Amino acid sequence: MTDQTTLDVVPEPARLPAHERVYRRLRDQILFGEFEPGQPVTIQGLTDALGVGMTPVREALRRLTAEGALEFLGNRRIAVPVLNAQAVDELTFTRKALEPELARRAAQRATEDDVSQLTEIDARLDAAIRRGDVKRYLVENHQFHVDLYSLAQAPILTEIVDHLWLRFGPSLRVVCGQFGTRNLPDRHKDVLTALSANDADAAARAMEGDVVQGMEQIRQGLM
Amino acid sequence: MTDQTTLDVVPEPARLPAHERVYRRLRDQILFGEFEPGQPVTIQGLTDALGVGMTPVREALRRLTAEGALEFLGNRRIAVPVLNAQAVDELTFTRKALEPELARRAAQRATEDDVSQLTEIDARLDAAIRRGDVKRYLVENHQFHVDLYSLAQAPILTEIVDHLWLRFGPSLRVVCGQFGTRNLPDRHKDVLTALSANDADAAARAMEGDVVQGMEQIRQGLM
DNA sequence: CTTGCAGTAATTTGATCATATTTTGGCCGA
DNA sequence: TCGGCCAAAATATGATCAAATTACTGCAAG
Repeated sequence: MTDQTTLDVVPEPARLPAHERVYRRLRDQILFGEFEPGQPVTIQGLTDALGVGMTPVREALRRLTAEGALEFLGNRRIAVPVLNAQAVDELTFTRKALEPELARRAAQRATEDDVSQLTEIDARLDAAIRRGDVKRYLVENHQFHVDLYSLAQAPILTEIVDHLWLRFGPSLRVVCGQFGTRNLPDRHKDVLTALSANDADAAARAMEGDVVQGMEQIRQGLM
Repeated sequence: MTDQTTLDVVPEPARLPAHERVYRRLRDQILFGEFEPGQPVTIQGLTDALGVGMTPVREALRRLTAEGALEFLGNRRIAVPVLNAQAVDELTFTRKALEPELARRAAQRATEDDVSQLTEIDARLDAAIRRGDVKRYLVENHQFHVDLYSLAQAPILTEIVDHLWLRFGPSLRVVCGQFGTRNLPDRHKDVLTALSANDADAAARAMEGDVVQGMEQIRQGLM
């Protein structure tokens, strides 16, 4: 009896390789703000903490640094990068350039089922905001975008955008820690409307709004 | 007395770690078409060929796959991805979205020295085209863009674009192998003119032209 | 007598490799 | 064609070496 807790669409190997497990674990921790930006991490510390050899840890770290989620600080320390104004500017530009396009392509393919699935996620997201549950908000928000972009069937664009999220994710958490979830406007409703109408241009516009609003939040948080 | 052959701004460790050496070597080989797209590579094959342990090789491969330069083929093989029309489309979109912006920012900062340096590279590039030296053409072409983008002082954008180059680099080689270097129009002159005039908009336009032309070449090559 | 500092020792961390273990693909015979 | 065996490759660990950071100790100066 394998531990089939969730219904895996892809018949994932029951036992993922250690480096993959380590990668996913660290990625989620970075993405949802369980690592403070700047807080140093050591390879050996992780091998101890995760109870796994150093080779898988090294592989996961090498991958995460390649994706921009971590950064070598020269002096033998690895950490989540601390964003400065310049970095936020670059990330804003790139997100504005790519994510609306993903929304556009998703809108052309979205079925009713897809939209209702996304609507459910968005409802959970709203609930998390009302509850003040930051972690849950971050998780659902991320899931919303990931699921939406998967509709676009654009693997390269999606991968690039995934990596962008790894760069600003930690800061999103910091911002929420400062300001709470109260005044987090939810711009997803416009996106959903555009999707169900298969209106690609409207979807792109709505997504740009969401991106701008999110990055503005981060920009304000870092001063 | 340290071996200060070149004036290293960054005091690079005289002896690079093996995983870094392996990474750079493989990256260059991928970038300049010494690996056929689709041709499988094994970890053990590389450890034998490069005379180095498997841990550094694994790290380099993990990094390269994260950057999109390599791809796991499921059945225990790693290879340079073969681009299909869809992939070329996505790469074209992303390059058009990002590289003109880098050219724009470079134009705002380019000094006369910078321009003359780039002009030299472009001259060598032209020479390589006339000589029919494909490898050298690819190297100089890449160097031209890398040096140009480094002027933009936009580390994140630059890194993302670097990774894009890893994705289409191998196909560029294939195209040149098919059509030779004869009819490779050089759109870099417009870029250089715009740079020396510090005309950001013109630089962006010229770069878009270069991108479109290059990707069009690739698109034609894959059918 | 206290305090700062330099030089050294000890511990920590990173890098690499050799080896053991597990998984997978291919091949052969029924 | 199918099932099982074999070989090769990938995975993972722990040991070893090197480098660097940290901690410590003793000396000298205020």
